[in-house]
Amino acid sequence: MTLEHAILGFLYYIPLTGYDLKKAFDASVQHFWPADQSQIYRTLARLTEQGWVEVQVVQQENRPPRHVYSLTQAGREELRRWLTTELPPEEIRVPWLVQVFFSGQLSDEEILATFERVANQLRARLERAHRIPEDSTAYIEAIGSPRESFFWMLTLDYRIKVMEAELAWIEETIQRLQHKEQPPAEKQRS
Amino acid sequence: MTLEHAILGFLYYIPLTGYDLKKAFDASVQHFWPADQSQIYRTLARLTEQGWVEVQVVQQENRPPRHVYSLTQAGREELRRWLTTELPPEEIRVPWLVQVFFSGQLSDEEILATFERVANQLRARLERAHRIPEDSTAYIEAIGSPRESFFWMLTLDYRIKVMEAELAWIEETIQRLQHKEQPPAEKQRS
DNA sequence: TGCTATTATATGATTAGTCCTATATAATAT
DNA sequence: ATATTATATAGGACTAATCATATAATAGCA
Repeated sequence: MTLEHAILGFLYYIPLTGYDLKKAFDASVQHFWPADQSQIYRTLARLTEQGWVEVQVVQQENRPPRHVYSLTQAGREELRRWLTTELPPEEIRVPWLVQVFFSGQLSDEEILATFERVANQLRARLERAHRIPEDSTAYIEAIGSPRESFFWMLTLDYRIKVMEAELAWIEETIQRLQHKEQPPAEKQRS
Repeated sequence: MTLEHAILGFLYYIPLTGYDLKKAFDASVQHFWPADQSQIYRTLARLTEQGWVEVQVVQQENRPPRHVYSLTQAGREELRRWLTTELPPEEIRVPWLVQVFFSGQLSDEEILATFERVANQLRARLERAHRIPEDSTAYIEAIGSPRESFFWMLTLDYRIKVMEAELAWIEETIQRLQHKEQPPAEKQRS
């Protein structure tokens, strides 16, 4: 399970609470592995049962107590094992391609609108990706070494390059559709 | 829900059974929207309750009876509505990027092995994608018009182009790592 | 002769994840 | 003065999907 190991990954740097972990996810891996707050807490409970992490409860004045989780030796070994393991084939699910697949029954204008919507969503996502370094540089430097920062930045570079390729294809396809490369509808159903 | 609407999409062409639908999914949209057999049957039951499809049970000699589903008028309208609707932002989950993100603690050789594994999975997937047209041309032509085939082929073209971009980035990154662009590990933990 | 694949539908159990809500205090913003 | 945000944990309900299994006849293969 990826969330389990992502949590182990963060705890390898430094002990953290569920609350800290949620912020760490949002500031760094959210764009390719978002994590729900309640699921982080439930997963921490499971990791504790499994003996991969251990808790220390720290009381605070006028604040809820912090449950600080840290890696055990077994947790460090499990993390290492997972990091060097071949993962099951990636699951690809692209709902807008389902729209495209069945869009032959729509008018050319409606189909173009679909592609424009997808292009706009992608542009917004790309912009957000470009702003990630500014937003989390401090965070990254506080926790990671230069070597670790390098790989953090690699993941962002990958996502940006792939999204640029996606957007390029979509923009090219919009051109093709505007030049009416698609066969016309034959007869009306519905 | 995407599976619901993908089923409506197939039934728009022609009435089908759950068994037929499973084959249709596997031959066409599986590479961006795989569908589990049991989930198809459960979804058909739900679609019937909702009044978007209706069943006709056809008895056979020495075979289980076929439950043939066809679109109702409400189903046709729902499909059209969904095809022209903006979808919620796509969910991106890339487990191997989580490996890369936390791989600073591994040796350079181990990291290269990670990228090689991902590259090989992608190459296999690309090969399979290239074989899709041969495998399902007959299928596509039997059901769809030239206009519909055009959009079927568009979805495949998209996935191939994106996978090629992914593979290009990964191969480039392997080069960078072989030239030791990554900062070295500072001190050993664990 | 026995094994597997094909046709056809369906249920049970489980998993990974989302969304909503509860609780409680302090600080900040409008 | 009031509302929102930040800090901090956690449970309930639900959803989409997977995996395994059951049933039952026929056809093809080794």
